[in-house]
Amino acid sequence: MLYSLIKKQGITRVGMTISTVDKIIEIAELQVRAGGYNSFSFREISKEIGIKSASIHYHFPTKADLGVAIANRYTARFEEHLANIIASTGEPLERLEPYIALFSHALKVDKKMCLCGVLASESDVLPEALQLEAKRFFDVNIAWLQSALFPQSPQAKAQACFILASLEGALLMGKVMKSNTPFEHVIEQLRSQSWK
Amino acid sequence: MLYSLIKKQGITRVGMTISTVDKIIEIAELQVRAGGYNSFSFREISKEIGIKSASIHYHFPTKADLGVAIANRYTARFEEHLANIIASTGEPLERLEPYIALFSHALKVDKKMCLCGVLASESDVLPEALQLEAKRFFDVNIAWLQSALFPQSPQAKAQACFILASLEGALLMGKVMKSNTPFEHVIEQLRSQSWK
DNA sequence: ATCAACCTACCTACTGATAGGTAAATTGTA
DNA sequence: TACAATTTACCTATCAGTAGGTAGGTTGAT
Repeated sequence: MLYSLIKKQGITRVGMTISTVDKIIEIAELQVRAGGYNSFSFREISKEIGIKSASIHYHFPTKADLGVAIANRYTARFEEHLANIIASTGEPLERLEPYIALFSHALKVDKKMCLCGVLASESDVLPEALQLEAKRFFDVNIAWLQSALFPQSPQAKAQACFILASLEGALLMGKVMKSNTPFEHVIEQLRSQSWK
Repeated sequence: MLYSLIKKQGITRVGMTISTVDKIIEIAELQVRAGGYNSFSFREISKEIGIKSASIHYHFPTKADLGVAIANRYTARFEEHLANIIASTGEPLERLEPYIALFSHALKVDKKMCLCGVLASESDVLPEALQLEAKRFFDVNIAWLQSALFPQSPQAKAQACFILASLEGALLMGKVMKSNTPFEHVIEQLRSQSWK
């Protein structure tokens, strides 16, 4: 009862058992971020966890269901980080640096693309529910950047799109060029902008 | 004799027969740009052309070979466009607008991602030869932007990365959001930059 | 006794790839 | 010019492997 509550909420701490559902989503996320929706499989995930692929269908009836769950958790975590940035900063423009750090972490620590960046690039062939969930990540980010960084600016939305696009693109370039330099160049340019 | 020469060079005009090889690459490119490397198949291509999938193996022994051919043609065409921009402009900064138009065409006419943008985002799971070919697209673009737009600037490379990243990211956003607005916002910001 | 969370044992559909064959075009030689 | 040798561009048939998905059985905790 308590256990299942913990599992439903997905709470995991050091020493605490990670639920199968969380393991499935975690491994699936890494696989999607490495190679896209079509390159992750129930069999591959089941091997890494040590259960059978049929058992994954118990938790996620279809691949699309699991795909949506991955994107949903990813965006939810991102939203937590965004809220933390608001809570720990004063000046709006102070928030650019910790925002950049979220993407920097993906490239340098995870060494993976942004999940929704990958999904966006192959949007055409995704199940519709997953397309919508991927889109939501961008909606959330644009809305946050607008209000958190440029609350007064008439070009807030354009600037928000500009920042998000350049960071997603920078990840993309960093991955394929196997170098952090392009990403560094991009954030250097973002920092030196005269935002108004 | 003349015919095989035409085919080898891949020259195609109105009323001229398009070689099977060109048809294969053309259809494959569209499929990759829609859903990535793992979402195109020999069978799907063969159906659309009206030949058997085994026949595609005659022209391209492995899927990786075809993948490289697609990326190679894509970058070659891009390089032609880049050369045309140089030829038809005087001032370096005049070249930004026609460069943007190359990406605008992908989103608004093709309604597809940049081929190498898709490949970059799933770089980790690609055959190595294809990874390198995708990387080359970015090397070519960065080098061109540096010398064609900012021949004198000490931050030429950073600015080149910035432009390319923001345009790739803008395509990505345009696709998933099913809207041209994010792309428009990005190029509006690019235009209003005070490049030095 | 119930029920969540697995399991075994399948299925169908599709993947890239290979073997072996063929008609037609091309090429080299006499 | 004639003809044999070779090449091109396909074909049919089949392979092993993998994909997502399902029906029904087992296990273990409440």
